[in-house]
Amino acid sequence: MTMDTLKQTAPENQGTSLGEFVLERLRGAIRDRRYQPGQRIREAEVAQWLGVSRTPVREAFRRLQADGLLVLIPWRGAQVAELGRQQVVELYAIRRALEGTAAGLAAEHANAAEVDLLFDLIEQDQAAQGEPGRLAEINRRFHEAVYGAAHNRYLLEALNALDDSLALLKSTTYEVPGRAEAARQEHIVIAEAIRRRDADAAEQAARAHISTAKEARLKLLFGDD
Amino acid sequence: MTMDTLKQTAPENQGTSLGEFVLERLRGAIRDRRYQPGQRIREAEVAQWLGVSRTPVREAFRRLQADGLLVLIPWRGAQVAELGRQQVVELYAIRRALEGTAAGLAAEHANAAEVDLLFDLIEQDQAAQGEPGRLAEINRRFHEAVYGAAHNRYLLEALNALDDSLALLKSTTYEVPGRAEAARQEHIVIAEAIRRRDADAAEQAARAHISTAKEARLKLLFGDD
DNA sequence: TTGTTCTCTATTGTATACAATCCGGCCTCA
DNA sequence: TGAGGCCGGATTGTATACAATAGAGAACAA
Repeated sequence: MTMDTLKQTAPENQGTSLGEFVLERLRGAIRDRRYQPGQRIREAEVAQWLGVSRTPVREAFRRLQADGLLVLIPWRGAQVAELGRQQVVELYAIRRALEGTAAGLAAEHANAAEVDLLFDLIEQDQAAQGEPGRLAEINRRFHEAVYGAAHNRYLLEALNALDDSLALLKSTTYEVPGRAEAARQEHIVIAEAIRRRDADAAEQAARAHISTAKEARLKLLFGDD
Repeated sequence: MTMDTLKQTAPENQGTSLGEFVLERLRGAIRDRRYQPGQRIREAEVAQWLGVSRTPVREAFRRLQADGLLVLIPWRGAQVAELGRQQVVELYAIRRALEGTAAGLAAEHANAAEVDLLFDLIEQDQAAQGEPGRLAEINRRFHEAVYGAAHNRYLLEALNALDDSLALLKSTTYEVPGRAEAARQEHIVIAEAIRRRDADAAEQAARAHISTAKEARLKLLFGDD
């Protein structure tokens, strides 16, 4: 594929490179579990799938490695990262810290539209009762709304990368009975703290939310009690 | 350069690739300010300098971009990232969160040797009075000791990447009169909280330490009052 | 002069050829 | 039989040739 063909096929990719194109396709494939954790990915196979040469594929591999989604072993290639219990615990420790910081900064910096969006999403969440897929999607958007309201570019990137890593885990915690309702209540506490500009309360609420999410995840994945 | 020559020239690079080699050399060059923020870096120039082809250089560029040390613009190449006031503030917000978490985790997980190392470094620091270079080095090792004692691989990587980014900033805060003594006192508070396994106190102390370091930095760089 | 367009060169993006390495399977030999 | 060593194909690492682009400066018009 030449860059011309890329642009003809997907005009929205103007100004970008094949490397970026491959990166996004691979990220999506990993997120959708079309490539599963532990699975080996060969350069030539991806190159053929996307109709490009190995060069942009290798670029994408390096970026995915930096994000922690791929494990690259010299001369042995790439495989999708697998997360064991210890690694899940470690990732949640970081997420607790960053998500708390994001909520605290959002309380300081969010504008009116951003606060409104949070409450909109809580209402949408209430309307999506009993639809795990939609609930997970709305949940994701709620968290992204908090990240955005923090107005910290590096924090946004870090949290998005973390979410990608945690997407390696099978299933959503919304399959746990009662988790959806509990999560909604926790979201409300966070959003209200942000609305009244109480940074400490927002941080504490976000930390508590991540802690309960972590417990639900560990129970679901490893049967913790 | 072939891979054979790499290994003959630098046997310690056994089992690694030219890409890694280039990555480390470039990281060092940026850290030592041989490439300065804002400066453009051409692939061919680095390739010639290190005696390799452009391919491994491009790999290293992608990884450095992921770490935030390089800015890559399509068709225009790479330049060393520049940090403005806003970006310094944002980075310190993240560092406050992660460093606090690291100190808290260290209080929970540090073993005896790791605790001893912290106090060793505090003594070395005391002995290096008035030598800004040595003080900065010992300070770096103190913080790395805390990161290590947290026993969280992802957190360690994230904090190291953050430190690399902040190394883009000229000068150390130890040039500020009295900063060295204040920093040592703050280190002692952190280390003692870790020794007595008080996670909350350790987190608070680390956060406070980063906050004062941030103030010193902003004053030094931008003349904040 | 000043602003605009065009060309040309330097540089990056991509494809491909080749070198190095790993790994499975086969063979040998005790 | 099985432990160890040594091919050979599959795969990754590197170098290089070629395509695409941006940007500087020349040429030109007003």
